[in-house]
Amino acid sequence: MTSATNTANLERPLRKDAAQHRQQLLAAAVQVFDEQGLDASVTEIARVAGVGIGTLYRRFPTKDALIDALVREILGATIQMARDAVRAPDGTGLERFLEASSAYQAEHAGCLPRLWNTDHEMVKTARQLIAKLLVDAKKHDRIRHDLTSTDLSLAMFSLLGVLEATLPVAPDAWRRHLDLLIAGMRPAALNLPHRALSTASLDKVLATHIPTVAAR
Amino acid sequence: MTSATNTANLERPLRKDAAQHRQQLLAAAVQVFDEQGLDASVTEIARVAGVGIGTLYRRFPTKDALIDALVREILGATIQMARDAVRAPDGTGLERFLEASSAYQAEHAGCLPRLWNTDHEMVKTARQLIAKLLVDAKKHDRIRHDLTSTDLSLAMFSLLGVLEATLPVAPDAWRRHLDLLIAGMRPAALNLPHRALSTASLDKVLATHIPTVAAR
DNA sequence: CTCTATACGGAGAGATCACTCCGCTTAGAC
DNA sequence: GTCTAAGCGGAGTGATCTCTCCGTATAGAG
Repeated sequence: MTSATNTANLERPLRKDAAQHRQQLLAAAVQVFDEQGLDASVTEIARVAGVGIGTLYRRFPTKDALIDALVREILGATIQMARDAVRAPDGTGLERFLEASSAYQAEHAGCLPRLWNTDHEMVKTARQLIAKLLVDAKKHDRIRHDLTSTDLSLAMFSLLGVLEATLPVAPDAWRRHLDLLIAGMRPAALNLPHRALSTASLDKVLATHIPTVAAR
Repeated sequence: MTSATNTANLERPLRKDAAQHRQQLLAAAVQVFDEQGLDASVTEIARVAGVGIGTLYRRFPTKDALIDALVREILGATIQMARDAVRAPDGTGLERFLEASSAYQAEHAGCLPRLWNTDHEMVKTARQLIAKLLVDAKKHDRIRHDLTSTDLSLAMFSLLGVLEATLPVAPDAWRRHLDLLIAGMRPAALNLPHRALSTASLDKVLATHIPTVAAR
């Protein structure tokens, strides 16, 4: 499964012009998906990038592959933010991470529906780091002890819902919603009434979530 | 704007067979949109309903009109649940409503992305009722006083995000997330750090939210 | 400068979709 | 039973999308 056409693989270095076109295409895709959603046509992306469709398809064998490359970029940045947050000494890492990653996602909203959808190793890595952040936050009593890491996954879907709805008009509205979520995560006398989602179920959720483009 | 082809208008009573086909089409649409999302083809809906495409298009002049009819059904039910909740005497109306309407939406998930998107009178009505529920809940000190009704709108987008992600695999996961949201809504010493969305902005959000199908 | 592997553009193939049109059928009033 | 307004089915239209193919252009090694 460690296939080709991924990120900056060292399979064979691209010719200089080709490498530049690749970057132009990625940038154009971010912009176009952001403005029009994942249903935007590849023709439009090529136009914005200033290259032909043929060029796009040599670089990314399929529209999905292009989206996938973008998703990898976002996941990579997210993982980096989680790593940084782990180093926070006072148990605030989780909160910092949620704020930072949401802010980043707000600026790369185009392909968010696909973010957690794929079976990348990266998703697992991200989830493990987030779980670590949660443990640490509990240790410092900043987060209620009956909160699970699956709850955090749900919280990210939740933020995604808010982002998708509000982003074009109120680009900061998600911050207020995150306030509310974190308020709910604080330690409290009463436990949350319902049982948390099992990690097995969550795995299935992530494997299923929104086919949108895939089914063509 | 009080146009034709709406719900059970009394413009001219439909012929008996036609009325029945209309119901079959609505039921089929619920099922198909639920399984395949709003991108499902109208041909498929007609097939499931057991009628021809022509029949579908005489009853609903456009795919959008069909979706709209479904949205009206959901909104109607939602408004009814809000009305019921207003009658709760102990300030628990808001919580009851959130639980009941989410449960209902979980069973009509197909066209949720369009739920709050349209400019119906019904949306305004629903929002007014929800605002009333909020006031009442604050009066009984069940909900923090710095929570606004726009926060509740964000919470509904949030639930929608969770529903869309989890529904097929974990049909009850939203309950746990609602627990978390409500925990955050409870009175607390500290105010939420960020300012709430203004109602004017929220209006724009609702007017913009996800074109998905409209733009064809 | 030469030469070739690599890259480029974009017309067009093939699918799929929403929607229309029209000849046939039928509910239901009389 | 008759008659007709209302309803029906589904082939066909035109738009749009992803992806392919191939003649042309060029980077860059020798």
